[in-house]
Amino acid sequence: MSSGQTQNLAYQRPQRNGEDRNSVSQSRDQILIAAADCFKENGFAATSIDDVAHMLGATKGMIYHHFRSKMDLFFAVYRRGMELNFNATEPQAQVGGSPLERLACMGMAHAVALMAHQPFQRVLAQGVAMHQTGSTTAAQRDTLSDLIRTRDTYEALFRKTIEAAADEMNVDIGDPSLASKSFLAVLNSTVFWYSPRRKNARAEQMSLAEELVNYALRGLGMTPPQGALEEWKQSNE
Amino acid sequence: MSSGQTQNLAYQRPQRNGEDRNSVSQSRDQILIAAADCFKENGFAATSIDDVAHMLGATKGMIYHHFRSKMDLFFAVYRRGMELNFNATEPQAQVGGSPLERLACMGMAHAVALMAHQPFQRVLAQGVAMHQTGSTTAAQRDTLSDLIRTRDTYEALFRKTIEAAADEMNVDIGDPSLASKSFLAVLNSTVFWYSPRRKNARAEQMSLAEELVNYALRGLGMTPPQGALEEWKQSNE
DNA sequence: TTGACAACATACCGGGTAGTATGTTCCCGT
DNA sequence: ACGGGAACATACTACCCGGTATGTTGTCAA
Repeated sequence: MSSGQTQNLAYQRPQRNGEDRNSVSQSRDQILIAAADCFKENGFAATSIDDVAHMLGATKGMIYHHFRSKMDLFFAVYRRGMELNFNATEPQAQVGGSPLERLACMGMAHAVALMAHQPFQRVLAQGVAMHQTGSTTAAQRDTLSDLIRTRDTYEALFRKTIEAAADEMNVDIGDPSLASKSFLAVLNSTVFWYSPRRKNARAEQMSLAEELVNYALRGLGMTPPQGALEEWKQSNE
Repeated sequence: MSSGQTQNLAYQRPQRNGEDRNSVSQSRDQILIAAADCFKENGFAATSIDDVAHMLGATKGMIYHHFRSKMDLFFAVYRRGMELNFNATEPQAQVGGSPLERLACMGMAHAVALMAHQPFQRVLAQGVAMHQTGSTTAAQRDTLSDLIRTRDTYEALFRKTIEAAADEMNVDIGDPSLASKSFLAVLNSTVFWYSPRRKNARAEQMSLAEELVNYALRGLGMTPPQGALEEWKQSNE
């Protein structure tokens, strides 16, 4: 489904068949996925709209029907990526248990989500890189700043929990901002080298995530709560 | 010196003055620095040769006189980046002391070099990203694979020392490859957010590096050797 | 039934850019 | 002193790609 092959030679009417609820958002989703794949493969600048369209077996017109510009498409992919992260991690921040246990579960959720939605995560990385540079117009820089801000809130979610855990366990973590950056750096590192195996991808991701969370927690000077980690792995299949 | 301003309107003869030993490699160096700056700012694909030339107050012809293609230029920048890393870190791997102390000093050297040569380091990151993707011709993929291989040797330098330290201190680090990846991930994280202050950049970098090395060592389950770290800071000004 | 609109496809234009071909100046060996 | 080559600059081309304008088909509401 992700290899560009079915190029339409003749015009094909929109499929309005059966249980098709909202084909619009469905098409949009397809585009987002294909775009994330392309951006991940070649980067934003080196990816053409035609590349994305070709991967869908569609044409440039279709994409410009759903997105105003290439930048808009990129932003939408970025938002979806953040959405996936929030959906995975935020619930873990509000369950019971000690701050340390919550932190461990958040880390697990984040790490697994990262590996499961790799293309989107690489787009996130490109987004921050773009933000540090002089890129494009003022309006685009504004929206980009907004997007980065949601990323900061996401990081703050971790920082707060880290501070709470450090407070409760009476460990000195130094600068909380630096600590949380290091913490996330460990979990995010998979983006640069992990590629999923065909078999048992989920199990592999979970065991990898566990090792990373262990490392990251030890780096903070905390002892990983093995019980909570095992429990999380059980309850997430 | 790095802001594009002095555009040559008339042809300027090559400066063959005084103590000019080898202006060739000097020009090459200037190009490499400018290219690293541009690639860091906008990424490889979004950077034009004219951009690099303009930053030097030179023209496209000059760059194509020294480099066969844009890719060649990128590779050269990559090599220079690896060279800087090796020059900084390798000496630390061969001094006396325990493996743990060596590891700490290597980490410090690596982290400081990273912040001191940020543009080159970002190019390195782009290089690995390029390698995971289908980019360009077969020949270019070959040279790129070579470059990545030198990067693997660099990582192996750390992995070996980590294993030695773990062996000596009798700590279990799990998968050594994963451990060294996490270790370097912490130190490398500065690439994504650090930007040097005007004042006391060196001192700031050293204290940042120290905190990161502490985190990374604790992550491995090791206790940072404060003495060796202080000594390193002293002997590196 | 009809016409307005959504959801695409097709055709085209213009700007930017990698690479090349060629001109110009200086230096250095003979 | 001179000719060849190094070290650039200038001029040009061919191509790719973002964006737009326009055509085509189905659908649904009135």
